[in-house]
Order: sequence, then structure tokens, then C-alpha cells
Amino acid sequence: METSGETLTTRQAEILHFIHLHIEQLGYPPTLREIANKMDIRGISAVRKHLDALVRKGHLIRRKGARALDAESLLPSTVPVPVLGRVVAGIPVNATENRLDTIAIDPSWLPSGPVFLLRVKGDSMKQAAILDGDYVLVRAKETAEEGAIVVAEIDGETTVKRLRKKGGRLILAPENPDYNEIPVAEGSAFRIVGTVCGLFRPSLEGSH
Amino acid sequence: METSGETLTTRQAEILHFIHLHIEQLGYPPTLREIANKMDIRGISAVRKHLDALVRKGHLIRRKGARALDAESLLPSTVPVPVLGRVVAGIPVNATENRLDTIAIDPSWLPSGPVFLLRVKGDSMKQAAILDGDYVLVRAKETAEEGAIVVAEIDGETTVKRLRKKGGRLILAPENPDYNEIPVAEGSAFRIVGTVCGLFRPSLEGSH
DNA sequence: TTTTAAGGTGAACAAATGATCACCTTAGCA
DNA sequence: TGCTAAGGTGATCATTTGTTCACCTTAAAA
Repeated sequence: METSGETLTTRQAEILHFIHLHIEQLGYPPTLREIANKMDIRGISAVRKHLDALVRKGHLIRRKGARALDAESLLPSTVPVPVLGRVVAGIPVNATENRLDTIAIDPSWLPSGPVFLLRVKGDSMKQAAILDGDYVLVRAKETAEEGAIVVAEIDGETTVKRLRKKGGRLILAPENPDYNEIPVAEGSAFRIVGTVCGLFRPSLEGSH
Repeated sequence: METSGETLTTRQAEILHFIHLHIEQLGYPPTLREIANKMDIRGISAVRKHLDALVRKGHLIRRKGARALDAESLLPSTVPVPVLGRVVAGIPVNATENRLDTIAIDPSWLPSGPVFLLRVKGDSMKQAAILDGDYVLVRAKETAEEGAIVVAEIDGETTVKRLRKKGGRLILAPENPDYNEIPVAEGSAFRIVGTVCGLFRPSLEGSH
């Protein structure tokens, strides 16, 4: 995601940095005079020239009015993704219950459609490089192809397994020899909640 | 992350929503008159009263000056993290060269201090659940404890391995029996770039 | 040597903006 | 019945803000 065309001078980069900082800290852009103060510039015409340069080089958008500086549209935005605790009846992505938290995810790491995050318990998917405590990114859908890693609900339990077929019957296959396959019995309460399409492992440090 | 104290009236929620929308689309907050226009209000005093109510109820921060509305500090923010290609001399976190991309990461998944993302090549850390194509989150520092997973540069090559000691000498240990340990020879060009403190695996779907 | 771009100073000025005051309407509540 | 909160109208006014123009300095390029 390249934003720039030409490269910035040191001074221009300093000013752009201050604008970003101001927006981050206060929630809105600075005025020309506020920029002049912080940069130790006495006349605001100099500031104006810098802004013109930043606009020309594609790092800033200016519109009419006070503080009408847009430096954020050119930065990556994010999508808030809910972290669900238990996954129960219905597609629960928009439900407030069971929502433990909301994490911002970069859109380039998201598929289209409804998604949610789920914290993995246990190491039954160890061989698929999914560990206890990892967050899996789940695309909410009721169907899945054979071979996909799915989040499924079976007999009231929510689990992350690989979906396989054996002798014409669906099974939920772990990726760890210490665990047993879970056959999907004829009359069992079985439902696919979604497919695992990403993985996040924060605070990995200290594991060994 | 609860932001509100008291609940908003319908009108107040409408106005707050417009403010958020304006910031999202244009990068800066609206003026009182811009709010009045969109809300079909003729006098700005009415807008002022609504803003006062939003401030009182904890949904907005106001400061002196035009467009000085901060509605974003009360929403989850993100931190832009650079994705580096090659990791070469110096701490390159702020260098524009080698920067392939910038990804927004939720601060709750970040440690303090300078970090960057690095795409993993090869499956030498397979047993540590780090696969080819994964992005590792690296805390940039020049030292690491034994047992930590590190990004290190040795003889011009950048690699992700576990840092171990064997017979009083450092080694870079893979987590895959198919790979050999890399001993750190006395006079070799060896440098620790950082420690792996997180992992991201987008577009996992389709792997089996 | 001249030219050009980056960076800066200073001042005048029109437009945009928020503050403030007085007054109005409606609905719920005591 | 009177009171109060939410919501609104209209107008005045001081301040802030961006625009514009003329001119200066310095260093690199032609």
C-alpha cells in the first residue's frame, strides 16, 4: 500500500509527522498557526507552502475550512472484529452477548463478509500450527468444504477441527495424534459455525 | 470497552453518528454549521446544546477552536506497523527502504517499543507453529534471552530461529528435525535484530 | 554566474466559526 | 396547574482562521 509518489524533505516529513501526532492525540487536525507554533515558524505562509507540497506529493488532502486536513484517508483504516466467547445459536456476530472484546484488524487481512475472532482452547490442532490461546479468525458461514478447518458446534460443544469425510460420513478431525476423531452421528446436534480463515497469536514472547 | 455513561436520546445519537461518519469519510470533524445543515437545524445554538449533552454524557471531548471535536479517542485506535522485506544494517523500523507495506494492529496485541512485521520464509520453525508465509511480529532489540525465538542476521542472511546455548556457545536452533542448527562461529557477522512476540497468519483458508 | 527550489518573515484582509442571549414549542411529570 | 428537559429559531459579535502578496536567505543545479 504505497501512498507517496515523490519523497519528502526532512522538514516536510516533520510537519506531516506532527499532523499525524496531533490527530492521534486530539482527534482532529491542527490549524496552520498551531503547526507554525510547534515547528518554530513565525509566519503561516511557510506552513502553507509545506502543506501544498504535502498535498502535491500525495500525503495530505486539503479542503476548504478550518483544520480541513485529511492525513488519515491515506493511511490504512481498520475494521472492528468482535471476539466471541462461546459460539451458540444463530449467527452471533452481531450479538452483544458473548462478546468479550473488539479488536481492530487491517482490512487487507480480512475476507469479505461477516467474521469474528475465537480464542482456541487446547492443542488438538497442534499439527496445523494452531496452538492453545491462539485467536482464529472465523468467516461466519453454515457450510464448508471437505478439508477446511472449521468452527463447529456438536452436542452443545464448540470446537475447532478439520472437516473430513470417512465412509460417506462427516468427521471432525483433530491435527494431533493424542486426540480422537469426532464422528458426526446421524441424529447429533451438529452445526458448522464458520471456517477458519486466519490466525493471530499475540504475546508469543516467553514461550519455550 | 464501554464508553457511555448515560444513554443518548435519538437526536443526540443521530448527531454523534454524523460526527463519526464525517471523521471517517473526510478525516476531520465537522463544524457546528455543517452539523446543523445535515441535521436540518437552522440555528447553531441547538447544535451547541447537543454537543454539550454529548460531552456531559462522555461521548465527546470538546476543546477551543474550530472543529475541535474529539469523538475518536473514545473508540479503539490502532497502531500502524511496518512490514519489512529484508532486515539489514541498523534498526530499520523507521526506514522507508525495505518497507513493503504498513498494517494496522490493535494496540492490545502490541508490546511497547518499536516493532515491525516480517514474512517468514520456509518451515524451519514448523514445530513452534510458525509456518511459511506467516507474519511474525518482531520487537526490535539487540539482545535476547536464551530460549527466545529471535530474528537474527548471520553472515548477511536474516533468519527466524530459537536462540540457544550449547557448550558455552550460541546457536540458532530450528524447530524442525529436517533442518540443522546454525552455530554462531567466533568471528561471524552475527546480530540479533529482535525477538518474535506475536504471529499473524492471514488467508489461511484453502490450506490442507 | 544565474537560476531554481526549499524554507522563512511580515502584514493586511475577508470569510468562517463559536459564544452568547432572548425567546419559542412540545411532551412528560409532579 | 405549573415546572422542567429536549429541541429549536434568530441574530449579534469577537475571534480565529486561511488566503494572498511582497520580499528575504541559503544551497544546489545549470
